[in-house]
Amino acid sequence: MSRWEPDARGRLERAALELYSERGFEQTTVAEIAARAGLTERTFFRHFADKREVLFGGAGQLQDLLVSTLASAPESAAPIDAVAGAFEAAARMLEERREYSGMRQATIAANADLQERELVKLATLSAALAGTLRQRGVAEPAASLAAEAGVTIFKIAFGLWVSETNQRTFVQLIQESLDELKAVTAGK
Amino acid sequence: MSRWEPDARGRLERAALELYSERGFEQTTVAEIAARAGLTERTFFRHFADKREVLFGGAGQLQDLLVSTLASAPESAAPIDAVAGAFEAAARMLEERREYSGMRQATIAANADLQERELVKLATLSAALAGTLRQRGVAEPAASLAAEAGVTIFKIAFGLWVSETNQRTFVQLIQESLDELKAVTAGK
DNA sequence: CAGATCGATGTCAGCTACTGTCATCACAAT
DNA sequence: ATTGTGATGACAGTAGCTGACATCGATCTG
Repeated sequence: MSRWEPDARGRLERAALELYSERGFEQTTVAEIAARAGLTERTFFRHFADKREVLFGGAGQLQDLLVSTLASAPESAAPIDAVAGAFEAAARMLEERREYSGMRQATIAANADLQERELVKLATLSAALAGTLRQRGVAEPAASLAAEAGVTIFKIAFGLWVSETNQRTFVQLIQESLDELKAVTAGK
Repeated sequence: MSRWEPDARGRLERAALELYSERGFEQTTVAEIAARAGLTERTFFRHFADKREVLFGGAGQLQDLLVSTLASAPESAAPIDAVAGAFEAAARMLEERREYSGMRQATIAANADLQERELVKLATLSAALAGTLRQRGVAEPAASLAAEAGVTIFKIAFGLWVSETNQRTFVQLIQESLDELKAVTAGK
């Protein structure tokens, strides 16, 4: 048998979400998370840059999915529609983990430091999408604006999705938010 | 004569910007900032919630200006145009402090933690603008979308303004970014 | 005017997030 | 058998941040 139990990183992620959810982010020490995972505080910081990052490991995967979906959108699609289409694909993935998403979102909503980190992740995502659009020939600042608009749509649709009592699907909410944005910005 | 030199808060703000600019944010300790201001570390934390906040004291004033300008926009203006008009007013204010703005922006750009805090300030601002729009009768999610779009325009225009060699004014850059956004989102 | 009160600051002790450094030891490569 | 290698533990240290209490001009109150 091996020297250590496997999946140290996953154990830390689960222990952290449990403790943050049970007693709050600030009331949880890193030493407690590590203890619940059967590890030491030092090992926690080898897997995660800081106490918040343990909740955002999935952000990278989400970003990869969005970028690759956007990169393979049809050439003919307008930038904003291609971006929205990528978010629809992401929504389909999240739709299967609605409970986990809600729990994680409640934890983040309860603490300002975690919201801060989430904003960073969304900004990073926006930059990645803008870069992908540029590779598709979209000029600046149109690329950044379309990416930011997509993230905005996603944020709003996500908030509705986790709070709503399951009437509309995540994908529907994204499509509706996109239509709203187009209506709002349809100026002379 | 009074017991202490006046404007402790201002002295701390100036000392912090100097030190962050000279040797970097992480390489500066709060004790050093306080010493340069002729105060103690404990007093620093009585004036500012944390080490980053000392750079964001002006964010509140900017937000007040934006909100009051937006609140007094003509009833007839479309939400997105009213928001953009408020940012133009803010731009006129910042136009007078271009050097300070550039120095502060360079400091923030050099450190991820400071960028994180700036994102929070912009998100707070967006929420305040959305609330103001709602009071003007704009429904959700149009209010949030218009506010987010305004912040996006501002971010892009600000980036161009501080990096450009003074060809276009800040106000012009905002107007041009607004036109770009309208073009990007002009869907079917 | 004497005394009480207040407000901004100082002092000090303490917690915890985070880091650097070195030791440990199962496992793999050779 | 020897020699890495890689994940972890152990331990000391820095610095951000907080709570509790003391200090002492300025100001109010009677």
